[in-house]
Amino acid sequence: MRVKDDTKFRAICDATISLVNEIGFAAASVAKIAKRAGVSPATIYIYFDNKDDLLVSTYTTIKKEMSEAMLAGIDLQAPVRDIFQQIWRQTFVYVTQHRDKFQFTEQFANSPYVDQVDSTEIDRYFAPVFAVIQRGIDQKIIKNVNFDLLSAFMFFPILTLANSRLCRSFTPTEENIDISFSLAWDAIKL
Amino acid sequence: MRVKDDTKFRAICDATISLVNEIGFAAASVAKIAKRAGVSPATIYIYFDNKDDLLVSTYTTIKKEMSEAMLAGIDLQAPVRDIFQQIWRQTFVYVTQHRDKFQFTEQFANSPYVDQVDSTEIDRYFAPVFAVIQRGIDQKIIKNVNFDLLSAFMFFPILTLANSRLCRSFTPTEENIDISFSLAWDAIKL
Amino acid sequence: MRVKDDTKFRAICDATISLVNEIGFAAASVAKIAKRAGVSPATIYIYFDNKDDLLVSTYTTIKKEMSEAMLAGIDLQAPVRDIFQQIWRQTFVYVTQHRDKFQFTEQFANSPYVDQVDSTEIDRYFAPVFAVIQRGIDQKIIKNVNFDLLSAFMFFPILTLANSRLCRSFTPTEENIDISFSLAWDAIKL
Amino acid sequence: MRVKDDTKFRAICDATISLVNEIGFAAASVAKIAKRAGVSPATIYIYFDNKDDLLVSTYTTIKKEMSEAMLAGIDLQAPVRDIFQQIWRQTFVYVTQHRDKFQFTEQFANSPYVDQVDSTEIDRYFAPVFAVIQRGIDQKIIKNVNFDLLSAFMFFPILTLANSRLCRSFTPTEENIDISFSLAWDAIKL
DNA sequence: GATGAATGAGTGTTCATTCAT
DNA sequence: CATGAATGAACACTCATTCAT
Repeated sequence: MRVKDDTKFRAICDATISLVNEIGFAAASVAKIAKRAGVSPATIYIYFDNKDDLLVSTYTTIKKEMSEAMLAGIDLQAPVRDIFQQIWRQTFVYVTQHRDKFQFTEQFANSPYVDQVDSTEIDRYFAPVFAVIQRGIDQKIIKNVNFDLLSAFMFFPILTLANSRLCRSFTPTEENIDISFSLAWDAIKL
Repeated sequence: MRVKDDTKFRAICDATISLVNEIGFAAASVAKIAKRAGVSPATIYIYFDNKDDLLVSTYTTIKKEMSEAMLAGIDLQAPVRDIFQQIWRQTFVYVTQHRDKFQFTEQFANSPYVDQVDSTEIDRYFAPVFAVIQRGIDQKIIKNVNFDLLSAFMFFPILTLANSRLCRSFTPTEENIDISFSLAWDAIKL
Repeated sequence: MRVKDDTKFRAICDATISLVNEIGFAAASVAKIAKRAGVSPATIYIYFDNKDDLLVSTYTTIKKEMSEAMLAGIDLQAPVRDIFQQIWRQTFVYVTQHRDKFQFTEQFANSPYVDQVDSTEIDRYFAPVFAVIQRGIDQKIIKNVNFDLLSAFMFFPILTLANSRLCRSFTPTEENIDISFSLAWDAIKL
Repeated sequence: MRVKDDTKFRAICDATISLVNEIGFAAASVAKIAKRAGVSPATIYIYFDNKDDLLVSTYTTIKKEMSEAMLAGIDLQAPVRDIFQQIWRQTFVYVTQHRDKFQFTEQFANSPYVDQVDSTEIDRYFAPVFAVIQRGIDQKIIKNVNFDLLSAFMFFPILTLANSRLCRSFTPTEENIDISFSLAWDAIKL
């Protein structure tokens, strides 16, 4: 299938995101998504192979947009700490401004659907970050431990803090963002 | 007349957990759960009001068991750091030994179903932990910041690291667990 | 099956009547009837063979009670017109005082369940009335036409008038009952 | 795209009518109706909101057709008695030629489903008849009594006589129809 | 390209009935 | 006698998907 009308494509994705957030994968039927997007159920099958493809495509589309927002304007030559702080801030901004998309990815990533995603593609989006981590380790600025372990303190706390389902008392003000970054940095720095 | 059977209750919960992990909430139908549990679909409705109740009850049952395992044998008079280290270890042990139950809670917590949970009940299970955090802050051992922020570094990294969907290269050996705890402690300690 | 506890038998019948009137045959399940009667579903099967038997027995029980009320204290030697007037009045009184039972029979008589009723037994209850009609014909007081035709004017209008679903503006006062009887009599008298 | 098919609508209604007559509302499931109509169960939900809507729509459709047949070609300027006699005859003809539809309405009218019908719409169909009754009263041809009371003798006996469940010995020949009308007229005339 | 009608398979749930106690 | 647990079959209804237009 090839995209003909980008407006319709977005409308369908947006309808998917909001509906899945509201009622979950189970109840978000193609018919309901079509109705919310203002198209016929049959039209969805012009843009997507099937329901799974619709969900997976929506997820990867968001992930790509998300990675671009996180890494926008990053100067990879800057000091490691500055790079992370900028990523940290930009991630918070993106997540805050696109709560619905973010919430969708969280639900998706914890469901069996995620197994259908081509993880190498997602990894490619975030490759520059991995390079910076490696530089930090080489320069003995960051602890020399497993990558997953560093990510668990460097990035996942953002997802936790931004997840309104999990954290109800934390508000992402400028100040709170910087405080939370300092905790992350304390965790991983040597 | 026959008597309600606790082994049947467990069989239904266990079937729910494994099936939801394999195919997700959407595809885990009552009929399939019943078949796996070795009972009639109608029997499920003797033990639970409806499908939602089945899922929510399964979740809260696990959460209770989980909190008991985390806090088992904790000496609340011990130094704050020791308490956290013990909780950290016990959580890892529980999560590692009950991957399926843990995975279920992760998927559940990121779905709209979680809104149906009585969160005050869950909070009660974990109340002792909150008390220890407060003591740490009062004794100027732990940073005086928002509770959600501390949790995001103190506990959620465990969930991330133990989540095989997210972290494929991290293995929870004795050593790795202690290393990861040291990152967490660096993050929150003053 | 044999009746052991008449109180329970009545309770089940009464529950059946009220529930069927409220929600119809389709929705009136054995479980709901049992709950309303304050017994276990299994108990119903001690008093009745199955659901159909429950409904049919309830119907014939009412019909018998109804015929007794209609014909109570009738002097079969009295003039034909007087007999009919008394029957007419007594029928109205019964129907008015037992609206629920009456409504049940109306719904039942218009459903396929009625085919399961032994109609000769019902006819036997009303045999004395048929004898009076015959006497009226022989005495050239009543028109010599088909029995069903006479019944259609002599008795069914009562059912119609007493049926609150059909007649909303007619109220069965003493006066209205006598007026309506005069119409019936005008219809059938020679 | 395909277009909604009126023959399908009729096929579903007809299947509903015959099946409900045979086995009642309770047993006439959507699946059975669909099978008899030669469509998929899902198709029924394209033409009707739900099962209740299917039954109610079928009822009102019949009632409309019935009222049109009863009042066809009536000269409202003719003498009151002639008008009623023509209505009486036409009703008998309709009921005799559409026993199944008629039987359905009788069962329906005595069930709780009837409460879902918009009775004002039904009344509108029969409004001309009410006007004639009023004229008869004003001209002192018909007894000045409650409308429901007149109907109970003027129209309901037809339903009774035509109801094969109730009247097994009455056959609606030309002669019998006129005889029965004379009884009705005797009942209501001044 | 886009649609709504159409569908067989499936959904969550309740059914009438039986069984062990 | 009386019960509530237990069940396979059926319920009303919705699903993802296809098809004719």
